[in-house]
This record gives sequence, structure tokens and C-alpha cells, in this order.
Amino acid sequence: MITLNDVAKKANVSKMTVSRVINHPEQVRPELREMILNVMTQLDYHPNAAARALVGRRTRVVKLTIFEDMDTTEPYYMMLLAGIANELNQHQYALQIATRNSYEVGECDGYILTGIRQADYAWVERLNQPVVFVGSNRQGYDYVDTNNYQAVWESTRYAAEQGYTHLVFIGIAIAEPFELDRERGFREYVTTHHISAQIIRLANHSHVATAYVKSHWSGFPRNTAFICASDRLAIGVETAIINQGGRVPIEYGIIGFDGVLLNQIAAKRLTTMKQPLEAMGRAAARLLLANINHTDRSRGRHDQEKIIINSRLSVAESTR
Amino acid sequence: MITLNDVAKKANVSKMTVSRVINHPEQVRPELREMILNVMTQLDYHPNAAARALVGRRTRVVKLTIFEDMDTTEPYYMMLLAGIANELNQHQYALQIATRNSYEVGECDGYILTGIRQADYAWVERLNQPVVFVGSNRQGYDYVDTNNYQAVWESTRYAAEQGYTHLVFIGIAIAEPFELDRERGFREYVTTHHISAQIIRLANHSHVATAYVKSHWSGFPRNTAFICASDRLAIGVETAIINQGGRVPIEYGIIGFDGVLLNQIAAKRLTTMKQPLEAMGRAAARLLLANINHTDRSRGRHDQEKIIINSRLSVAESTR
DNA sequence: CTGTTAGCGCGTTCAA
DNA sequence: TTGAACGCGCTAACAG
Repeated sequence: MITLNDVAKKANVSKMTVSRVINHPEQVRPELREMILNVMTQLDYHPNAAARALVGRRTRVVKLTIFEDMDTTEPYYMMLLAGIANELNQHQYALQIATRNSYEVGECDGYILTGIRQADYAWVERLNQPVVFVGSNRQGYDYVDTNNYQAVWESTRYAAEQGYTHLVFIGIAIAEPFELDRERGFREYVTTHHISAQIIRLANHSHVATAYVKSHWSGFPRNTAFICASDRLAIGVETAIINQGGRVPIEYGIIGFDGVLLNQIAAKRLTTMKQPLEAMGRAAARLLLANINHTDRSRGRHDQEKIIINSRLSVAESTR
Repeated sequence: MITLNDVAKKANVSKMTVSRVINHPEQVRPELREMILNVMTQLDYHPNAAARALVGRRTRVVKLTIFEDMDTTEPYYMMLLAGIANELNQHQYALQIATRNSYEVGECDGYILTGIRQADYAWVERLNQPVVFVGSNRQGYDYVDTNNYQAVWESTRYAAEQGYTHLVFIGIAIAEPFELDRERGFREYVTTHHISAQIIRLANHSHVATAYVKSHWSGFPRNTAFICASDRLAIGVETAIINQGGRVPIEYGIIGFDGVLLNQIAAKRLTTMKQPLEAMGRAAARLLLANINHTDRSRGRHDQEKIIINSRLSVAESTR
């Protein structure tokens, strides 16, 4: 293992000078700095994270806490995770995964939280450490989120532009901000453009959507497009349409939300709004790291910071 | 922050004694040990991972490398992950997630590897660090795996015992050990018990299964049960049966494999072979930790160790 | 069985 | 601008 000392000897300086090249490069004469950097790459030197953690009173560990049953979890989190992990790795930080039942063990420098419900906020409050949410919140914590409004607005526009003349938004029956934003995206587009439209709210299960579409089939003329708030709903809609003898995408269009796994089950590959999950993960990690470094210097809460990331429509076979 | 010293002072012993209570409890007089343990809980003492890492020449980080595209990944990994993370947390280890593109950054004490293909073994070889696989391998590395043979054997038995008289195994068309074991489980059961049966191998997509069952419908008499090697295939089979007017589970039975998410899409909740993913994750972590501690003392490779975990049939609505 | 000493690799503080 | 000394929290090795 190469240490600071090894580099120092080879470069004929004290180890402090080498340390400064890493932490306060501006305090070292440029030529000397260059030389030392050279030696460092030559020796393939990597600072020892444990030693830095020890002296810096940092753990160099970030915890990701997922407040949701893993059982029913979508692949969603896996991609988010990848983004977070990648970003943290680059900064010599390790990620620790904490689930509902194990979230007290070990120390860390900060938390990334997701899937939170109202009841969990008390716990968050007591953490007293830097925190970043994935998904919006109204209690003033920093967060990263997708632009739900924009996503559905664009899905709707796409459907309209493809010539579907009746638009149906199938939402999730839950009064959370993310859902309200999605509905708003739909409503604003169809209102502005005077398009025949309706909004339906269902429990987020495919068979519920299937049953609904089946029993209201006469209300969906040809040339209807369904903009769905989740892929589960989209799959359910597709099943119903096919069972009723409707043709996708010629007579009916379907747009899902965040299609990852479920596409492998749909008869036609779903046109779907893709959330940039990897990017969201990276953003959350970066935001948290910034908070950690900031908190070090100045105590006290800063203003809520929000990072909103746009989604992209991935066009496939369920729309024309 | 509570340190060893704080505990030592309060307990009127040297900090070495406290340290021993943690690392070599057998070297401390039982009553003294008890007393110190008390003080430790009283003070809510937690050893500082960084300091231990520093002196122990360990990073206290384990890397999980998933050699597979996250895009198409099943929720599978998420649960595995939870198991690994929980176990590592208990041992003051942090988990780092490495994906295909980021697997060189940072140091660690060992690797948990999964989703590996033939081409990746060269990379594994060069690691030169303790390694544990999730999923079997023939190159002599330790691994944790489900008992694929047992799982399908029991599914098959269950179907037979429920009175389905014709059994069909829908396998995945791929010559990997896991698939061969599953087929073997099916074959041995039906052969031993002289049951009318057939084996079919398909690409692992639900629509492929749907198409196959549809076009061979006349070959599947009433009272047939389909034992499927994946839930995707099971869902596809179910769709076909329903489209053909067959009734589940009265006339036809379906058993899936490892139903996590997909159940939310099936018309009838699938009867499915549940892999104990959390347990597998924990087992993998424990095995790796053992290897890490072992390698510390004695250099050189030991015999391949295998941990095979049985699955459990979760009976739901797609069988009687 | 228990305590003392020394040092892991690094960064802060102070002195040069 | 650079260096020397000290200590972060912990444990291995030795001494008692």
C-alpha cells in the first residue's frame, strides 16, 4: 500500500507538502505541485479513506433509506441506486443501504431518503444530519424529483399530435403532490388546446384498470389515447383494449409512465415516459455531498434546495 | 462522540480491556466483561469504524458488482441487496454498489458478484481478493444459490397432488446450470411418478409463451398444470389460457418462479416458487466476511464453498 | 487476566 | 511557502 510518506520520500519533500497538494493545492508552489502530482500517479497513490475519515471526523458513508416494502418495490429503486452509488464512489464515499427494520445501525455523514410517508417525518427530524429526499416534500428538506407536470404535459401533447382525438388520463387515486402534478399537466394541455378529454383515478393495479376500461368500453371511441400515471395501469388498459377487440396503436394509443420492467409483459412495447433515474440518483448524491461539506463549516439550516429533472418520452409500439 | 476511552474511564479499566471485550471477549473475566458491556450500552458506545479500519488495514467496505444491464433487471436484485446490506451493517461493514461501468473506483475488502457471464471471469481472476458469487459457478469460487432442483421438484409435486393430470414444464431456452437443474427437478418427479408430462423451452418473454400456448392449444387437455421457469413465462401462459377460454385454476393450473412484482399484473395472483432472496443476500455477506477474516490469517485458496438455499412454494390463486 | 506502549495514515497547528 | 510534532480512535504485541 502506497502512503503519503512513500510519495513524500520519492519526491524529496515532507508528507505535509504532499497532503497539501491534495487538500489545499493553492498553498503549494505550482512547479512543486506538478512534480508531486506526477510522483503520485507514478506510484498509483490513493489516499486512505479510513485515515481521512478518522482525522476528519467523517465516516465517508452515506445511508440510503428506503421507506417502503421491498416486496412490492419496482425496479425503479435499482436504477436510482446505481446513480447514487456511482456518484458517491467517485467521491470516495461508500453507500450503505438501510431498510425499514435496520435503520439504526452504524454511523454516517448524511442520508438520502425515499418512499417516505407522513408518519416517518418525526424520525427524520431527529436525525439532525444532512438529508436529501428523492421525491418532493413540503417540510423544507432538499430534494430531487422528476418534473411530473412536464412529463404528463408532453405525453399528452404527443398523443394529441399523433391524431388521437379523445384523451383519457388514468391517474392514481392518491392525493400526493406527484399525482396532482401529473393531473395538472394533463388538464392544462387539454384545456389550452380544447381537446376532448377525461380524467379517471384508479387504484394502482393493472386488473383495476382492466376492469374499469372493460365496463366503460362504450365511453371510449376509436381514436382514444390513454395517458397513464403508471405502467401498471397502462398494462391493465392494454389488456382490456385487446380483450375488447380494439387495435393498438391504430385505434387506441397507450402511454405509460416510467416503463422499465413491465414492458417485457406488454403485448406491444409501451410508449412510456422515462424518468432519468440514474441522473436523479447522481443529483441526489451530489446535493447531499454539498450539504455535508457545507454543514461542516456553518451550522444551521439553509434554504430548501430543489432539483427538478425532466423526463423523456420513449416512443414504442403502443402509440402511432 | 463516545470513545473507548470514555467507556474505560467510566468503568475504571484501561481502554485495552474494553477493546478486548469487543474483539476477544474470552480473554476478559466474565463479571468484568458484563460490567463493561453495561457501561457500553449505558453510554450508547459504538466503535468507530474508521479507526478500526485504519489499524486493521481493512477498508470495511464490500463491493457488490452486478454484471447485468440495470435496465432489464428484475426487482430480484433489490431484495438480494437488502439482505446483503442488512448483514453487512450488523458487522459494521459498508456496501458499495458497482455497476458495469464504474467497477474500478475505490478499495474494498471483498466482492459479491452476480449476473456474471463467461467473459467476465478474467476480470474476476485479476481481483485477487475474497469473492463470493450469487448464483452457481464452475470455476471454484464460493457461491450462494437457490436449490433450483428442489424448487421445481416441489412445484411439480404440488401440481400433481392437486390432481392435475398432465404436467407441462415451460423452461427458459438457455443452457445454464440453473435451468438444467430446474428441468431435472421436473423430469425426475414425473418419471418417478409416471405422470403424463412434457418439457418445452422458450425465450423468456411472456408474449412468446402466450403465442406458444395459443398455437399448441389442442395439445393441452383440461387438467393440465404449467410449471414455469419464470414468472414472465407464467404470465404469458395465463394470458393464453384466458384468451382460449380456459378457466384458472379449475381447469388449468399455473405455477411461476420467484414472483415478486409481476404478481401485480396477473389476473389471478400467481402460485409461485419464492426464492428466499433476503436470506440469500445475508448468506452471501456472511460467507464473504468469513473469507475476508480467513484470508487475513492464511494466504492461499481454500476449497469451494457452496450454500444452497431451498425455496418455498407460495400458493395463491392460479392453482387449486 | 489486565495494563502499557507504539503506531496505523492522515491533517491541523504552530513554528521556521 | 514548507516542515515537525501531535493526535484522531483503535488494536497488536508485549510486559506484568
